[in-house]
Amino acid sequence: MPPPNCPIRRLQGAPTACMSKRGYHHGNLRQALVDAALDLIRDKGPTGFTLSEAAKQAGVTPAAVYRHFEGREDLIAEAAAQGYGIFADLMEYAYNSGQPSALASFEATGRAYLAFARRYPGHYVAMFESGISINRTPDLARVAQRARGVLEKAAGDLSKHIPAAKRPPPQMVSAHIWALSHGVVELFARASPGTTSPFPPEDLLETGIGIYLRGLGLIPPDI
Amino acid sequence: MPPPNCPIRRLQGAPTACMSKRGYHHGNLRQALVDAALDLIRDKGPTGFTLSEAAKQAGVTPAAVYRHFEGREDLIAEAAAQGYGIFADLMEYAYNSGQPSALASFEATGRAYLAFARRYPGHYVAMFESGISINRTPDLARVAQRARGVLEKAAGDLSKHIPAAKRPPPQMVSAHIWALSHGVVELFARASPGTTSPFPPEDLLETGIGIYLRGLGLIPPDI
DNA sequence: TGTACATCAGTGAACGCGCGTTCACTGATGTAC
DNA sequence: TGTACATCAGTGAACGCGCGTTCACTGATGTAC
Repeated sequence: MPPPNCPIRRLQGAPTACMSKRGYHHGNLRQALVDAALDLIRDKGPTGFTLSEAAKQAGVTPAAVYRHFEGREDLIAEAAAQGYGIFADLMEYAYNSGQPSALASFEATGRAYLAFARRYPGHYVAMFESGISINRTPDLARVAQRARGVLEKAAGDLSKHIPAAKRPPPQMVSAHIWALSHGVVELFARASPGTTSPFPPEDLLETGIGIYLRGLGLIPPDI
Repeated sequence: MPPPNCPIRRLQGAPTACMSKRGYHHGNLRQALVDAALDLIRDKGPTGFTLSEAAKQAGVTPAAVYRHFEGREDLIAEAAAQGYGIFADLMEYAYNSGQPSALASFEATGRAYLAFARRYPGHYVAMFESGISINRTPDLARVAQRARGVLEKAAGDLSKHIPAAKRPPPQMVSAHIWALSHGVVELFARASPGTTSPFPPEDLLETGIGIYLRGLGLIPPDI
């Protein structure tokens, strides 16, 4: 493909027309590589993902990747970081949508967790199953902390409605919900184990959180 | 190493002295390979595991593996199957140790889940993170179903103590506990994410299940 | 407006590597006589 | 007890493959004049 390689690149996923972004040959190769990586991670798991294939999917030689990333790991880390960013935004939006009710905010963040896992499966896997350490870069640590912070804030608000004597630490409440949500996603929201889920994951999470909140005395026992 | 390769093998992990098991050159290569695979899966994750390295660790040529397994996947599947067997045994033992109290049995199975993940990390990863389908072989499906059955039985016993009107299906209760346990293991019982867990995983699971059971009305609200 | 130049994103060939798998073989084992 | 033989667990060499990474290069781009 010697002379006109531009149309080919456009076909293979460059988000805009050729040279739309000024100063770049490809358009925006950096983001195109992240997007390709996310698709591959979603489809083949973090271990099935290869730098070479991501480059190919972006219409580019593997060597070109090194103009934008230090290597394979660095590309995965960027995908995870973008995921944490979206995740934190989503959680924040859910939190705000439930205000001023602490209970509504908390339930909304729980639902947002599952919604994120569903809508951004590539990001989710890159974040939680790729083995990337959250402390890999300060940038990644910061954005991950922001996501965790939203859930902890929601749990903190909620705690104020519990008599101080029987109130668990807010961090513990958020850890419980995070664990329950993650478990539901891993075990029941993926088709991978080959088993069919006995219930829709959304229902499972909704009822699980409901029973848990009843246990905290935040929902009347007979509803 | 032409003439005496026997001592070498003993060093590299043959469980007993040379030729202790009659009829085998190695001793018991099949199990030695499974053990090596479990070690590697524990240390490097399911994707870092290679057939060649498992063979090497067992003191044997990669080609020898094919005398006992169909290939790499088959070896992982056997490791997972052995894990499900141990897991089911442990859960059953925990269930029985709590009898005749349905509540004690249920709580014991929850604790057994975490204990298994701690004591058999290689098996745990092979079972839940290797991507092996549970329906890969009838044998694997059966032993996995046995493990799931114990938890569902414990949940079923418990359900009988809840007024029928507000009683969730036992399968849902067991799914909640399975998800919570799995989430705690994945997020807080592994060092991998680089974060330090805010609470000991055992406490997290114990309190989480406690609050949940209170929500089901099975524990008085003020304890 | 047109020309000369510096930049640097992407090329393409090459590398060494370890992987999973195959194959004809070898030699220690247990068995039959 | 000793010898001849069949079995089959493990060998070692070879395969084709795709991987991540490197390197000198090229040629389209934006800029200075």
